[in-house]
Amino acid sequence: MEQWAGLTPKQAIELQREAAGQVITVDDLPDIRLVAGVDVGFEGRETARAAVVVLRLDDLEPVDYAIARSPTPMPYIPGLLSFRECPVILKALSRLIIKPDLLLCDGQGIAHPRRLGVASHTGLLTGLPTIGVGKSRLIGSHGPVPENRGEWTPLVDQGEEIGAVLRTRAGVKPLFISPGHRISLASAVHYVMRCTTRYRLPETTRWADGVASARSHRWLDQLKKLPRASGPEGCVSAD
DNA sequence: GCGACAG
DNA sequence: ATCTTGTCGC
Repeated sequence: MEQWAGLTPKQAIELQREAAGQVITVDDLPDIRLVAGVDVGFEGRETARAAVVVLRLDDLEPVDYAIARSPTPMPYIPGLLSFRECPVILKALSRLIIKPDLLLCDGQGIAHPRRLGVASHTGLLTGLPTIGVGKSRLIGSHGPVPENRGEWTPLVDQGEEIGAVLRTRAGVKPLFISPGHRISLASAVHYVMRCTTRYRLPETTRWADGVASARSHRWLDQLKKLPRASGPEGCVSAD
């Protein structure tokens, strides 16, 4: 995977075509008790930073988190996002003391030109069930999105239902949900709704965002109480 | 050739 | 993604 550095777009696309065949889009889920959200940010264009937070599905309270940094593999190219973000995502996931049963990723799952968005790729690389939660569309077309929270309309590409345009909150832009790996579209929508409260984004990604940009305090104060050795910066071992 | 284009 | 203040609306 570190061999991804220096990969040409053409080679990356070929790898996607080969790997896409291994993605599972039917439910192959364990008993889901812990869900996690991951977010990737950049510090300049040199360094990529990933933050993962594990929440109890029960009450959506955090039980663990981790942060990791690593060199940015390649620039952002639509369709090749996973090659830029997966390395640092895997690094952060490996640092978790408590592993999640399901992972929600920013971006698309199979709602991708070659059916291998960052969520699907992360699922294949880790073996974890994953869901793609995109804030905007990459590909596919869809009709009007229902107004009520929890309602959705299918996202279609070449006659194939690749995702759902979901209204997680009335009056605001919908989310683009798609199976990442080891989960069906119906279940993906179900779990995204279970992780969503009063905001547009699910709590998993809201926590990951908050931890990634350690500006606010609500996030950090809660995290200090977790069974980690030290505070936010403390979970970042020698990078 | 002309747009579209996750984060 | 990132650069950034105030501001419109429920």
